Amino acid sequence: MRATASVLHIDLDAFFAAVEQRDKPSLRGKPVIVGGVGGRGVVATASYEARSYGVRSAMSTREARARCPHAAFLTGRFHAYRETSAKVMAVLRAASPLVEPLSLDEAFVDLAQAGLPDLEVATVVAFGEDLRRKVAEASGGLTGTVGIGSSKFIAKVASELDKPDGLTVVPPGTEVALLRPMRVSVIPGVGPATAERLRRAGIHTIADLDAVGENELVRLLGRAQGHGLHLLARAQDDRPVVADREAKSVSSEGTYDTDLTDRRLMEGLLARQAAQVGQRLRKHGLSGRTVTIKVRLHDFTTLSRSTTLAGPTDSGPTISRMARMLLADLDTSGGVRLLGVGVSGLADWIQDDLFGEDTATEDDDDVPPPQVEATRRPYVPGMDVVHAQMGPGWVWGSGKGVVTVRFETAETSPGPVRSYSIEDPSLSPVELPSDD
DNA sequence: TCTGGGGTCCTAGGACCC
DNA sequence: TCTGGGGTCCTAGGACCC
Repeated sequence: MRATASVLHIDLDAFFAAVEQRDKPSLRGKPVIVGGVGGRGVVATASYEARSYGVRSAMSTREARARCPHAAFLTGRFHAYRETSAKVMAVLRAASPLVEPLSLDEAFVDLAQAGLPDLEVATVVAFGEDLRRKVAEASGGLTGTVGIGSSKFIAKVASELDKPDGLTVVPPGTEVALLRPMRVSVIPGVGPATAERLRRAGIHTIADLDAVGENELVRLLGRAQGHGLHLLARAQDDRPVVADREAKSVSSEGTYDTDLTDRRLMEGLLARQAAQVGQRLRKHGLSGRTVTIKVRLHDFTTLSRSTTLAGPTDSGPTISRMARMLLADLDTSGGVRLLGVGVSGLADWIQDDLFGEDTATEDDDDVPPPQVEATRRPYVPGMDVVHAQMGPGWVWGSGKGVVTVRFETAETSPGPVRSYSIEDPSLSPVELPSDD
């Protein structure tokens, strides 16, 4: 917790629905519901007009139709949302260099980096109001709600207090008094399951949370969450605003209107998802070693199976092959409502450190320590490295001299062989010897 | 015909290594 | 001749967020 109210949280109001109303004037002032329109769809965002009928995010579209039959039901236009989000984030980044997006419609802004003359309450409020004006201007009239406080937690809680189109600042020193009467569920990270556990222990408010000891919370909820909640109950939160957080996984999944029973069809759907995951990995210059499939059965039981490759891949056919293998181990005879595939353990060959750590330790006396660390992984778009060799032994990104790499995909086996100079920071090919 | 899709983080057990 | 801990990696599942 800082001594000043210098963390700002902004949340765009009913974002997806607001973009639709912006782009289609006939929808303005009317209930608009964006989400899945199929038999198993859920609501992503409801406009405030729709919320007055009791429609909420994550509600099934079926129920939303029952509550508000005359609403406009729309599937998302994510291109438009991403485009608008980018404009808003640009406004935030122009206001402060330190911006942490949480999603398309939410971000933290560090005001300590914004070059303000001071961080008095009046100053940050004026800044927040100005920011809201600029966001509306850049987004074609979208409103956002702002919260400002001495930590991420307080800023986020504050932004919930005056929705929509509002601003709340929590003056430093008043945090604990604000929090104490609030229900535990206002804390981000306390969802239905945690709230229920706490309720059973007689803990309803943040004051209750503060009254039980840290040991008791750890016993109830586990080490990380128990410790975290103990701190938050006292408004103790030192988490920094972090720009440019890197992706940890990429995935694609789908829920089908009728349960799947045909394995060939499932494999085909997985192949399509794998291709999409590969495409998105390549687009962002990423590849990953762990392939995971997700299978939701007819009774909503959710299974996952994963496997880790020797080297990273961004190839759709490879991901698909692994996914098919993982699916083969599962009994899907009762029917499958959801299938998905993802890649994690992401490596990144565009922004690797110039020189990695020397990994040799005193116990590693049988292997000579690497002298040079490669700066990027050898890369051919859509292909896997299946073998990399340098000098006397196998090498992966470290060593000295020239490394020979064989690539392949599912269809192209063996693929091209290329040699790279490992001192060359770009890892560009230096020659193309014949395959062996 | 209750219950999306894209993510993040945590836990727990087993393998394996020193 | 019975028995260590610590660390890391991997897998599966679950809670949670927007």
